[in-house]
Amino acid sequence: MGYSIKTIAQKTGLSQYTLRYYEREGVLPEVSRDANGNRCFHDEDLELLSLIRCLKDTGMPIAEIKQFITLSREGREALSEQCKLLEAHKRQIEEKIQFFQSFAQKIDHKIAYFNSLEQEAKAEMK
Amino acid sequence: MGYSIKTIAQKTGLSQYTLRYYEREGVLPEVSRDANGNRCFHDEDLELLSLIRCLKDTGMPIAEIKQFITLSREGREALSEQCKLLEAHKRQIEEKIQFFQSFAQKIDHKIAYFNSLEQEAKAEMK
DNA sequence: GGTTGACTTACAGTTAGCTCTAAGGTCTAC
DNA sequence: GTAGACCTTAGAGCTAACTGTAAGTCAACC
Repeated sequence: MGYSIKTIAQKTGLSQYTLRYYEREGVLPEVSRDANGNRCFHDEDLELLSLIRCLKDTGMPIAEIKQFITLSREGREALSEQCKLLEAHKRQIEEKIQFFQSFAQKIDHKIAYFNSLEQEAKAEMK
Repeated sequence: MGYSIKTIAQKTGLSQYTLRYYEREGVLPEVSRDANGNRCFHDEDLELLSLIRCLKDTGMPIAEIKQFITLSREGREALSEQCKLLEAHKRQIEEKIQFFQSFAQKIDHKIAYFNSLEQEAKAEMK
């Protein structure tokens, strides 16, 4: 009835340490427990974890994710604020994409330049 | 007659601390000094710093940048290895772009979902 | 000639985000 | 009934990448 921390670690790719840390820090809302006091994750937790990963891996700091999650507990009154947070983050992701694309180009030019130097060096060897 | 560390900090947006740290760590090759022992940056340093920033901001760890810079000092023999490093990194950037794009989409869906919840809530208010 | 300001070094401190250890509880299988 | 696998908490430790401090050098101005 529900997933153990081990299972969730496997399913999410996060370590058990990290999962406990997230709960401690309020990044993940309190996970329910079984009769022995062991964590008992549910599908909603999995879903939330997937969103958390998405936010984290796109560069949102833990503290901000926590803020977002805290808003979740406030129900419908907080929805518009949550939306604002997500929208602001999405703009940041888009900026990063632009940034990365221009950097990929720059690196491309560097590679081309290095290759030309290499050709030159080979020509001199003859 | 070369730029002071303060000027370079302004030009690059990196702090003086960071610039010294980079030199100490070998991320930036040794900077030449004036008669008083003060750092005296040149345009080549600026150019290299621009590449370093590009690598760092696209997620290359300091240690790897150092490796790349160390190769620079080995001259033409190291060119192909440098190219390999850059090409590998470029692939990583491209993966990240893909990843970010899919995450941006996911966040979009979430925003749409939240908006629909909000509309619902408003409808109930009437 | 004293103070101000920019620089130097060596090294200690900070932050985020984990990651690990120690000490212990509980269940299952032999 | 004990070994092993699983879990728990509290709290210490780690890594990367800075960031700050202390003590000192040097040149320029009043």
